Amino acid sequence: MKLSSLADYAVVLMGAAARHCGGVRVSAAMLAAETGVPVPTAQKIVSLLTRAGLLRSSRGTGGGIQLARPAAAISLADIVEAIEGPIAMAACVDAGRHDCALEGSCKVQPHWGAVNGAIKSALGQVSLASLSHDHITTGAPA
Amino acid sequence: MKLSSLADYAVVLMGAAARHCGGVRVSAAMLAAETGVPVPTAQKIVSLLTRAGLLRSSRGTGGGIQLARPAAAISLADIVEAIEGPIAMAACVDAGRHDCALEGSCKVQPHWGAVNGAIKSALGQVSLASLSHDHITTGAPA
DNA sequence: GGGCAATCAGACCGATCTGGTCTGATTGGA
DNA sequence: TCCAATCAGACCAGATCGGTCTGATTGCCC
Ligand code: SF4
Ligand code: SF4
Repeated sequence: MKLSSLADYAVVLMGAAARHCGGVRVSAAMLAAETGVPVPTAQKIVSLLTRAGLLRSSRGTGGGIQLARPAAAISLADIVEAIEGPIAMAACVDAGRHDCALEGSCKVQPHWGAVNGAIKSALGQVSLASLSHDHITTGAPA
Repeated sequence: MKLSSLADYAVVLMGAAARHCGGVRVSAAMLAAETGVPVPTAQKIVSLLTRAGLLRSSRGTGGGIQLARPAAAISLADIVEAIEGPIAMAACVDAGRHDCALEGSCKVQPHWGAVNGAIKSALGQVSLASLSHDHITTGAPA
């Protein structure tokens, strides 16, 4: 029940990128130096984020990355899903996935849907824009 | 962003145990046979749950386990924390834990508290009693 | 009172995944 | 044309998880 370090760093990097949104493209190395994340790790995260469609990247000299969407349209859920894959607490919430041998006899299976939806919603209501504010915006339901 | 199989199985086992609440003590093997979880794994989970104080166990012939508290007083958060440790999305939400090198310069750190609380709350509002019902009770906020 | 069977409890090991580093492909500028 | 800068993907060590096994403890039965 904890998200991976990669995902955590991804949030930090995206937050830093959001502050440079109006400016020019920034390189992954710049973001790494700004946040303290190791440079190679930052490159890998940027790669994943770009592949997921959250960032727009340009290679070559003077290249860099920038947000593919406005900061207000990117949520924590998007970032987490980009790094860790779909948000699915149990193995049976994702339709089409049937990796659990207990399906059919499992009594709690139908309940996971609601719980999973609640968590996904909690993460979806926190946008990058709210992360840029210094004060705490209770973007998530209490 | 997914919980471990052990925690998932723990929820299933606790749900099965809750149905036997009014009866006699049940053995871990019985619950395993009833749910389909491998027997040794079920024993391990029962062990962890007992150590966490969610179950009351008795050794010896005729021994077994029973809920330490009413089913309505046990939530998903309790079970998950018993298996996976404290619910802390990032490394900096738990007061006293300072394992992250980015603390101090990290801009998103103060926001994790609200998110973490929201998720913990979502899991805390689902009780074992609601899991025993067949119909879906939206015990979690939409 | 002694032996036995049943049960929980903890230690051990293999497998999977994560986290991190490295090298290569690509692009723009000098 | 060459070079420097940057992203992109492959590679490997470490940690954690999942599962199995054996041992300690208790109550029952003889
Ligand atoms: S079927 Fe039951 S045990 Fe299997 S993943 Fe779903 S909730 Fe968990
Ligand atoms: S300080 Fe920042 S990077 Fe470190 S755990 Fe907290 S949120 Fe994540």
